[in-house]
Amino acid sequence: MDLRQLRYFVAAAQAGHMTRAAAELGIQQPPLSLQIKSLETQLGMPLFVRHPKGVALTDGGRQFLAEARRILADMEAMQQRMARVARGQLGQLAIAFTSSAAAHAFMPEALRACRSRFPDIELVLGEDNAAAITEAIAASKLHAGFLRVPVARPEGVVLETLLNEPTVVALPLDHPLALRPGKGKNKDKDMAIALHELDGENLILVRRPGAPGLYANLLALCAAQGVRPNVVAEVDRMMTNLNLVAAGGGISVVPASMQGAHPQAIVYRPLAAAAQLDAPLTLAYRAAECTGATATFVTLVREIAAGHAKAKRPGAMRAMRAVRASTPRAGA
Amino acid sequence: MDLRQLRYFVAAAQAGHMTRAAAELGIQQPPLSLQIKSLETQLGMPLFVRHPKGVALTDGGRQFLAEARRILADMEAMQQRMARVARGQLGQLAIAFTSSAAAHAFMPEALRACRSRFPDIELVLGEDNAAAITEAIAASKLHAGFLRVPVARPEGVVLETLLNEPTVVALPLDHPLALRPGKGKNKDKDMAIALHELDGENLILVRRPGAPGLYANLLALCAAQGVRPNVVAEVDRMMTNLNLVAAGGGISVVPASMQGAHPQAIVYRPLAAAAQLDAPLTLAYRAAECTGATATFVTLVREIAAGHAKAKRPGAMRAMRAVRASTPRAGA
DNA sequence: TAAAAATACTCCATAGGTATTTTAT
DNA sequence: ATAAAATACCTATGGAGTATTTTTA
Repeated sequence: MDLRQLRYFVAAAQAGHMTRAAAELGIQQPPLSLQIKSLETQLGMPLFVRHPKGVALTDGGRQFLAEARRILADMEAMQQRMARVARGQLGQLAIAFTSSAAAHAFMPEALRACRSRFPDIELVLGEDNAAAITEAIAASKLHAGFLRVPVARPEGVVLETLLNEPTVVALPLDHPLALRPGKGKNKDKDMAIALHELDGENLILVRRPGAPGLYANLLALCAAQGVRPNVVAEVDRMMTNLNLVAAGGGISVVPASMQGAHPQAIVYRPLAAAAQLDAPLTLAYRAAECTGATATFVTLVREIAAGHAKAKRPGAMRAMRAVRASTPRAGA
Repeated sequence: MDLRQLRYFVAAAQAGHMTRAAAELGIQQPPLSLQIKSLETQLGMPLFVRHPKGVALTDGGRQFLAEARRILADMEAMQQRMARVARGQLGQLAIAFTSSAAAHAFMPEALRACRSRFPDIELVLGEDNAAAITEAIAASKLHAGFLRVPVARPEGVVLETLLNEPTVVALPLDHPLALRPGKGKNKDKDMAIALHELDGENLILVRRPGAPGLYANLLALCAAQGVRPNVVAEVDRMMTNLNLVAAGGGISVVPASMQGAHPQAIVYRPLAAAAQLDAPLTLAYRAAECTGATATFVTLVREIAAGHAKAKRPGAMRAMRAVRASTPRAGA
């Protein structure tokens, strides 16, 4: 019993007339009659009573008509759904992010946009460290991930920088570097902290075993310039880091987007070397994934990132001046 | 896209291996690969990623696997249901009865038995007169009906007598025939009423325009013997009839199974001519209907009728003696 | 008797088989 | 280097077409 037979049967039942139904189906009457007969044999019962001017359903035929219609409709609906899957409008996406990537307003915005524009793409979210995320993507256990700076790029995984964000130094309110005032028109520049000023400072790092992330760059830069900060703590979440700074446990270097945290307890200052310590927001996905929901998602995220860059760069300059003044590259 | 392709796809997805799946399907690998490729073309997306030691589902393939499995399972379940329809274990039955047929305990018993032994046969019940029922059966608007004595038998309708029941005379408590006592060992016989005793009596008939039913026989018998009862009322329901008798509006002749009605107001007496006025309980159905739920029902009803006849004839003799004494044929 | 369906047959599209090549690790 | 899938080509089943017969109201 195949779908063609169901279609033929439904046509015959609706027409009540083999010849007419055959015409509607675009075939001749004999093959239609043969298919119907084949169905009747398979089902072990007559589906039609043959009248001299057409055919009429038997009781069993009526039951079968309902079943056949249901299955054909289901098949049709299934094909519609699969077409949406192929177009990347329907499906499931497993997406993970590092805690530092999640801190940026971009990610929730992107996810919200995805949910509203593609309500039939089900987002399954998780948080993990950068190495775990890129490996999971390579192993097809994740579709995409948001990171800052990845340790390594596994084979077949694309890392795409969505936007760059300057880093700032987070200082407890009473820290000497925080108390140093800016003067006159060079105020901004004066307030910026030079890398060598971190020498000997108690530094708190956000670093998980497998995911040095942003901080590898900072430590590398310090090492290159002979600056030796005193690493007093390694925590696993950005907020823990800032909580420690707020409690006076040390200073830290964080992406500019973290500046909203502990406004009464933390002072944020631009870092003179910030140009080399920009915190990128990175999207990771499988290179092979050029179709389906993942492609939809990547495209959408790129669009939103482009919008962000355009909207933020000129408009946000005033608000960001204090931070960005020392990083003219970012404003160019 | 046909069911074979779905089956092939599911096999390939489950095996994760084209060659193995082909073997399981009893075909060779190339045709399987071709069918899968055809599916992928139709769906506009890859279903598998080809690895050197097998194939793995893509995201879209996983979605399609769920859909394909659902449809195949649905198809399977549908065929199971249709097999039950063919075997007459599943379906709908439209059954009607005349009010006089419904009065006999047999009908509810038969319907109860049907419901309990074939719970998936849905019974749609209705009440109508005999002519309407037989015509509806001929027109395939009903599957079966319970009647007493039909007026006419439309072409293609089978009438099968399930059981014969004697008729009794229903008399108001204070009617002279009711007051006549039986004497000694001939008590039963004395209490029986001879047909000629109905001469001039006020007789109430249950008769609808299209369905003379039982009463055609009674009137014919009276006419043949020159007995002329005085027909004072024609009502359309057996209970109306007995209500009138109870109210002293006249006498009537009813099937023995009506004897439970108005025990304080009606006296039932055997009719000497009862042998010729037996009230049959008749099952009507379409002659062509030799399969499906109707056949199941007819067979079941026949079985129950046979059980009734066996159980009632010897066992019920004592209780029925007063009524049946004058109809030795019925006891033989 | 006049429709509509069933039967008889012929043909061809396509599913399936066989042999071989390509691919990916 | 090897196993698996893809490709090429051939075969044959069975679905569809044509012509005709049978059926039934």
